[in-house]
Amino acid sequence: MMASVTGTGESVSAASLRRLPSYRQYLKVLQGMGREVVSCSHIGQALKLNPTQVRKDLAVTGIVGRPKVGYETEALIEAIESFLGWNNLNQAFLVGVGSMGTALLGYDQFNHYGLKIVAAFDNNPSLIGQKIHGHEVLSLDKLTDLAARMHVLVGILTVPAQAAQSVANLMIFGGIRAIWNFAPAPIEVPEGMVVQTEDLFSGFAVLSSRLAEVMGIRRKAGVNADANRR
Amino acid sequence: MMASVTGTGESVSAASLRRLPSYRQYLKVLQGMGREVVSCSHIGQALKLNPTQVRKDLAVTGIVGRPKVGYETEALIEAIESFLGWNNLNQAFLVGVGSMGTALLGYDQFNHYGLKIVAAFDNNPSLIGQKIHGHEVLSLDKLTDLAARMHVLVGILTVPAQAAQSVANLMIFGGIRAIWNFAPAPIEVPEGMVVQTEDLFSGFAVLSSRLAEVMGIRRKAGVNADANRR
DNA sequence: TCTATATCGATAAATATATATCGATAAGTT
DNA sequence: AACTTATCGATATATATTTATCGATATAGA
Repeated sequence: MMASVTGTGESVSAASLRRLPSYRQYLKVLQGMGREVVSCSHIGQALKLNPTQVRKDLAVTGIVGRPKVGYETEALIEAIESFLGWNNLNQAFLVGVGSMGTALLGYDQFNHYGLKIVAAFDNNPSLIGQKIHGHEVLSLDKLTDLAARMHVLVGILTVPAQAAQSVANLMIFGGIRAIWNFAPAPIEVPEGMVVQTEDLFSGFAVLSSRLAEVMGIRRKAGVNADANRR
Repeated sequence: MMASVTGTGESVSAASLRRLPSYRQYLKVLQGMGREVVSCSHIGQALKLNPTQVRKDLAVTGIVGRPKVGYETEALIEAIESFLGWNNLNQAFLVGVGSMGTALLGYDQFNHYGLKIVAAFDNNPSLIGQKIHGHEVLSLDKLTDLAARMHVLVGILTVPAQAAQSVANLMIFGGIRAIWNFAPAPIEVPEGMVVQTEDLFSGFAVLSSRLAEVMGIRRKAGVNADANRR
């Protein structure tokens, strides 16, 4: 009786969605090794995840498995890619040709993820006109108009924090529907748009904290408690 | 009666840790605007988070606030940085000078995050000896020995998936205690070490899925149900 | 000085996520 | 052919995370 079936609401948890790419990645490895079928237990063992969790995650793609056997590797990859919409290419604009932007422009595997960066933009005159990893850098002025004319749906935002909202606005104006935001700033968008903000340092915070723990640098929370007294 | 206080176990959730950098980022902005105190309600509004959640997250740093007022901005920033260990610099090695590695080498703000990349490594002869963003690229052979001699604790892994484990092993041998892993592969490390694996595409999967939803491309789970019949 | 209010800190409730259990079933084994 | 086992799919339980509630308290205003 969960929202999954009760009608309007979408229900796949972000946690599940986030694991799908790692399944796909691993399945590709197995496929490369000629493996035709694979079970949740196997995947779980390789990826250190609970088999039940794997099964539940995969279920969202609509894949059906065979008891005692598992899933067909190829069908499973196909199901994941289809579910995520990675089997038809979306055009994307990238704005901000700094270090992160340049790295993404250099990534030649995006087509396997349903993404094709068709243009790069910046407002730095010394960058405009240059070719970065095969993508010509265009002036930011042209963004909105070009996005509208090309019906580009995805924008990749790799600008500094203070420019994030204004560039996002240009994207919104141009009819872009989903923004992959690498700027360390939250951005406001109208209802019905999709924003996925990536914070490089959120993962690093986890690492830092765990490192501080294992190195014994940080006192445990309980020990800190008397700081509450005044 | 949670693990937080009951003794040995550490308890700060990854979810909380992941939010700390965004608080810090926003607090820096406020500080730049001369704001001396800030409340959880204010932070929550800006970052679209529940105030209670913000309060709970901040509590892990040991900060103490004043009713009706909030927290001192500066003390709060300091508390977050101190909690994450970002106020004393860790030396780090980066391995794999591809697009991601190059981007990270070009990132000049790491010192604000307690990180100083002191050397870069690769096994590509055409890269070795070159300077990338001021960091000389060294041969991979030297990694283990140099890590041990310099007492480097943090390794940044920006190599292709198939090289990930072998390079991780070199790091482990060299005495590195924490690996920030950007390779799309899980890596095995001994007990007591820290691994933080970043998957660029896990976030993209969320974006793809949500985009497919709003564009009405994907049928809902319920509609899919009859695929179960055989 | 007294009252009203925003906020903290702690705790309780609600929600979401992860894990365990169980019947059903497909494939191999005796 | 019956038995055993691994696995699926569904459901139930357990755990984790988020959100709401409540008393205490510091500040502002009457």
